[in-house]
Amino acid sequence: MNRLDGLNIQQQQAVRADSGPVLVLAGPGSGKTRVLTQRIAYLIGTIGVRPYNILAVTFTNKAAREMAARVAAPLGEDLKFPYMGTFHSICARILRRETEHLPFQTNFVIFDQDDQLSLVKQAVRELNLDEKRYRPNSLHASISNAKNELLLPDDYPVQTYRDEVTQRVYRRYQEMLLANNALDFDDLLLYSAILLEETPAVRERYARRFEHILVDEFQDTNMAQYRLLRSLSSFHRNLFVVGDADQSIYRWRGADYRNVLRFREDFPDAQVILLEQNYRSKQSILDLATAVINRNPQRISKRLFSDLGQGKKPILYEVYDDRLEAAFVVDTIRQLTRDQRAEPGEFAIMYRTNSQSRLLEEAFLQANIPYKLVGAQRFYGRKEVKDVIAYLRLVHNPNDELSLGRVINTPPRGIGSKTYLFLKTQAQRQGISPGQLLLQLNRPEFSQILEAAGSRAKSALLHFGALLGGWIALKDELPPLSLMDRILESANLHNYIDDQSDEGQDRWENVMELRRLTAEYQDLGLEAFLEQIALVSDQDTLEANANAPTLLTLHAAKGLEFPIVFITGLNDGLLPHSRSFEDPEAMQEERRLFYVGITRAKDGLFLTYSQNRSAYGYSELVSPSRYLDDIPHNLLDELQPSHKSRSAFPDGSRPAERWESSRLGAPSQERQNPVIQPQFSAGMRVKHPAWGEGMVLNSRIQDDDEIIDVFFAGVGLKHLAASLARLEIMT
DNA sequence: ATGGACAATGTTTTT
DNA sequence: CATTGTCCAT
Repeated sequence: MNRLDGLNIQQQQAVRADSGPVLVLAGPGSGKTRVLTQRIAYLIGTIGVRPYNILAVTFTNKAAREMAARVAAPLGEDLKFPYMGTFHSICARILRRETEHLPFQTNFVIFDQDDQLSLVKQAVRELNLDEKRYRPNSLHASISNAKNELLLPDDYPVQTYRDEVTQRVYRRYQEMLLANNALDFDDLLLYSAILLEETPAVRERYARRFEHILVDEFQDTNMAQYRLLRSLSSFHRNLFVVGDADQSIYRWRGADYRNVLRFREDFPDAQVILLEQNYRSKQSILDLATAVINRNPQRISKRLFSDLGQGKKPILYEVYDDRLEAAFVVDTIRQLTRDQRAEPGEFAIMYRTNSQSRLLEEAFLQANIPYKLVGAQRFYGRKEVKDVIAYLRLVHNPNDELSLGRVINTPPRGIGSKTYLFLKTQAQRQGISPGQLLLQLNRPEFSQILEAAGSRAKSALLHFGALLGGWIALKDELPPLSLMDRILESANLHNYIDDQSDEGQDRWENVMELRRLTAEYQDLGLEAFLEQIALVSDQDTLEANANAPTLLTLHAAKGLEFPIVFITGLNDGLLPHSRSFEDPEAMQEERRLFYVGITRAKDGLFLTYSQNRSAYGYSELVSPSRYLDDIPHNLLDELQPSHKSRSAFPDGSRPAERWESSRLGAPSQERQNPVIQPQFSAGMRVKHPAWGEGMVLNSRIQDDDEIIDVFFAGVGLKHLAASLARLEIMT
């Protein structure tokens, strides 16, 4: 069977493009993931490129895993793509191998947002600056922007006094990171880009290796990422990028859709391929999307068309306040699912800010409907989870002062701030990190130091040092899971975290969830495990198999699709967000964000806004989003209950009933995208031509294909695409 | 050293 | 309101 079946002319052109630079401009729903996957399969299967020589940058790590699985399955081999992943994880990999050229060691840790902020705070304090005047948050943003522009502290442009202060903080911040043997997110890109630009031998090694480079979501690359790509592709020049300027939503973290223009300048011979046909949404949804995005100036107007049928008009609904908004969402979902017109998992609810999820969650909880919340931060940001991770991080890299500070007295073991300060001061005097000193305290040369501490402090420090030393001795022998268990046990964390209160039990549940996640990465080793945790994206946490509505921000929705989408909080100040009001560029991005949200919907779209909205606990009158004024009336079905009512449906107008009796989303003609029925289910025994017999553990439908997890004896767990893997069901 | 009480202060979006 | 920081009594 020809693998190019089912692709349109432009898609095929992209998949089989000759070597050289290629720019694919892909509108929403135009099948770009498929193109990328098929392109890689084509390079390997037809051109004979080895996976080793391919670099593929995806938007999430999960996307990378799935892409690899799909490419590997039809070839029936166990293909490994060492360089497939997000920019950040690819950079981390490069940096760990090249530390001989770099100012840190190979076991560096990656500092998360909180760590970064507390480091900036520390720097601000050390420099005796006024925290009110120089907010750590804003300084960190400036530093981050500089890094994304590849500006080191010495290059930081100083025009005002504030710039000068920022430069000083930046310099100190960098020193502190290195002292901790730690990098922040931006450093991963920064050091990689600079290393490649300034070390020709290294650049050449990678540039020669990567015969083909493929990049997804190219419109969201920043300068560091762009320059990195330029270096990496400098030998073979086979740079295949896919993007859509209308979906650029990360300007605030340095992304610049003008990289698309830059690309055409730097690679004038680039082939440009346009993917316009939409295979996702009903025309009525695309019409709305077009009406919204066309108001942005200076853009190349693309036409969005689909032959999935006209579909029903998106519904616009006004509510009295945000509580009723949540009630409306939950109620509508309940009705549509009860009438069997949709499955719970077919719904997504999107919003501009994370805080908006709360009322929605409460409404779902109250209605007893399970839901999924997208957001890695929500889980990994919890104190108890961070604490346990900090222990692991410290064991992996004892120089990590922040982790040490976090765990040294958690649970309380008699090392309060005074004693910890003492340890830090002494360490500084010795020119070593506090962690190193702690580990060596029992050596004779440090006996005076020990005596200088009080006797209680002395024994507490010695005890914890011994504990830490014990774990470190085990770290290479035990898998991360066993190490974690050991730590939980010997640090007595169970009793500390679960104090028998309800919250305590919740907290321990979270730790057990972390433990479960650790089990999944059992064979990775501690370093890789910690790296994965540090670089998980929000979308990575999305469980594909739970059949429940998904709650997520508009940003997190990028690249996803759902049969029925709610976009809530369509109020001025929220979407567009008030923080963007004064900046025209930012305002255009707000509009693109709305556009991204709309184009996630396949069959149904609900837009909601409220007359009042609560912030800080107070409710205030708000206006509908200005974007609603731009939409011609005939594109929306407007429903408005009478004002000030206390029920979401006072007049008995139940919006769900507008959807008539036919099953939602069952189109009259299903030609392009037949809905796939799962053929496999957990527990089934199957046979693979290369790997033999296996057991199906899980099955889910994604992007018109069934993805199944199969365990093969002797081979291990495999993720396979049902349409591609030649599996035989055994009876 | 520890824990509790109170104030202050802050909300965009994320790797 | 909800988290975080600071001060004070034990």
